[in-house]
Amino acid sequence: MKLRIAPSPTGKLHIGNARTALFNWLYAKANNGTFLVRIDDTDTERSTEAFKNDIIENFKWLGIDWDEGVDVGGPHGDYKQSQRFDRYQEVADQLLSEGFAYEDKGAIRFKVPQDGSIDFKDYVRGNMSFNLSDVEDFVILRSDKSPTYHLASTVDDIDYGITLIARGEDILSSTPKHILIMQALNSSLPDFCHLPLLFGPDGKKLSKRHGDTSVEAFRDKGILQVAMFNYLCLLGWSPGNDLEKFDSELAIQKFDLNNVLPNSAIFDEKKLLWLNGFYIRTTEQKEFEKTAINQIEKDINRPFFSDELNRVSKILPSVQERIETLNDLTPQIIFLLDEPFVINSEDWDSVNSEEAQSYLESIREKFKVLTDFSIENIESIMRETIKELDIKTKIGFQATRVAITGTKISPPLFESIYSLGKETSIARLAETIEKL
RNA sequence: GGCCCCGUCGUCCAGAGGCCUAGGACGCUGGGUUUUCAACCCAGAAACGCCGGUUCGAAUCCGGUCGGGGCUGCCA
Repeated sequence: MKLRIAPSPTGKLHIGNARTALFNWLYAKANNGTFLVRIDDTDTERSTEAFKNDIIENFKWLGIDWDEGVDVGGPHGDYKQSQRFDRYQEVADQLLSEGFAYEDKGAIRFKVPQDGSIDFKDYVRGNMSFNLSDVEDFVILRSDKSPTYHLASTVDDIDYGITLIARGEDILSSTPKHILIMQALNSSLPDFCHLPLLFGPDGKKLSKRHGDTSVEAFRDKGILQVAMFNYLCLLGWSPGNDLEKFDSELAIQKFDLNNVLPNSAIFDEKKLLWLNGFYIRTTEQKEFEKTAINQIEKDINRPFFSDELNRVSKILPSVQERIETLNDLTPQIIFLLDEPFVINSEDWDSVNSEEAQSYLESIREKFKVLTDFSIENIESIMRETIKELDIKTKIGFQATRVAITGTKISPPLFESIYSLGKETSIARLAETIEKL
């Protein structure tokens, strides 16, 4: 069994193409088949090397690898259609001389017989039948001698020995044309599978108007590879038993193209985000620390100072539990960095009061003489002081939170103070006390 | 317009004639926990598009209808 994905490098890797690639890959893996990646760059105007690289890079990021094709090589050259125009020309000439095609204003058109039908079995749609009278003669070679998609794609699928073509449903109605070419070339027919399209929240085909739908855009949003992989699998397929959190190993074990749903799915970012949060939370702590540090350094555009690394490492485990994407990271720990400390004035106004002020002053004095600045000691001091002053916990704690972290939303309070350290904590309390 | 595909909670998925007074998940609502935000726990609202037919029995089969989508290029 041999499958392929053949992206056109006319844009970054689109989430829909990523899923089509993923399903092909899964099915190949599930059946010990061969997976091939070729580049359909017959549209030389819009195709670029940069897009090609983006697509390859993001396939790899998703965990998709291939046995043959662009970037890894194989017995058929470099797997780019732009390098095979001679071959397409040759086939077009052959079809012409054998009477399957004719010239039309400098182009070559395939002559579609008007009788009979093209029948094939589709893995997800069952028996398909198209009347040939509904299929028009179509161009296979343009007047500039470049091949059309129908010709190039079909010739490649034959030459590369593809046995199962699984592609988007948008090409379903072109499949009779491809079968016609294969028959004219006396080639055996591969199996076909037309996967449903992905829609945006408005029920229309997923495209730019739904925002940036490239895989890269989601990476930039702080989406994890495992989350994206898992979520994409869920669109149109499930491993059964209401199981929905799984890795590639399980997916490979259970995947079957025949079980893919025929109806199109709407891409719902909310569920992706939920899965992403789940995978962040379940990441092994050490690994998360590595990822997190990378991400933060990228966000602040400089490496950590060692003191900062120290402080951030302390708070990371509790930050890990409360973020949804990697991009939520830096805002949560920014107060620990050697960056200008800014207090959200709106937040401060909402927690500021005389009671709060005396509370801040009181704990500051106690912090000053505290020798073991541990989480436990910080907590007991803060709770004692609440009782001493007889104020509501929330009043004292929230004021402290804003004073220490700059906002009303932060990691757990005692850990934040502990991570920040004695000196800086005392300084920040002083700073806010003066703001009365 | 023509050809084709599709149609279960808002969304994703389970369901392949009786196990369905339709199940799980996200989201949503209410509650619990709580120093914030999350996480976590509990509860709840929420769907077989419609009409016929087949059958003792239909979400599941058939027909129609309505709705959505794709293709209809010398784009892919």
